[in-house]
Amino acid sequence: MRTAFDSTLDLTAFFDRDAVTVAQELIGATLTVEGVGGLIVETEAYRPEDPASHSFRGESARNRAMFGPPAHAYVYRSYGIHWCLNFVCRPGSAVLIRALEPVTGIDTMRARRRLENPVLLCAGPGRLAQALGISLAEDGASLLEPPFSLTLRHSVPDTLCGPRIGITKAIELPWRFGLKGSAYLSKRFR
DNA sequence: CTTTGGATTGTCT
DNA sequence: GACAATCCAAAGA
Repeated sequence: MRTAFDSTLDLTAFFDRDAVTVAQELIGATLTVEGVGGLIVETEAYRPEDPASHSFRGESARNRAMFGPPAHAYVYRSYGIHWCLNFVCRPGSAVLIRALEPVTGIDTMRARRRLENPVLLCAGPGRLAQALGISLAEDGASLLEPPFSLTLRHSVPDTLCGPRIGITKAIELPWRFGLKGSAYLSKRFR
């Protein structure tokens, strides 16, 4: 256990920092969307000088939220099929929320995903967004207001770290974080 | 303008 | 392990 960010400070200050730091300290936080959610167990950091980041070539219609204020959502369409949820940090940087341990609203998640197995409800960014009902409607929305609720932990649990998933550029950077021992990760760490 | 390929997932072999 | 689904931004011509 390490000392984490002082959660008595507001979320805007928490997110107005380096995305890699934020990504690690989000592990174990509680995220719900209209009461449906659980513990964040996997994240990835993306930064403006990072070739794998959507913000690498500057602001565009799609990535506008990444350049907006911190503590807001950035939602994008992945492979033309899925939605993926990010939390905006400093301008041009964000944290992709990759996996969640379901805690509340599990029946709602099961209905949205048409799947019983709780281990697979939120194991991956596309699955997570589907289970939480995330779409473009949430792009640019504040994380401090409904439907979002985000509660940080007072201390961050033991985390794993490794290369990010599914990218072809900057594949060596160890900017993926996971909750050690969690059964709800999208992929194993090694 | 056309082509390429992606911060993914479900299904089939 | 292989591949299709399906949209659209980015890159090429």
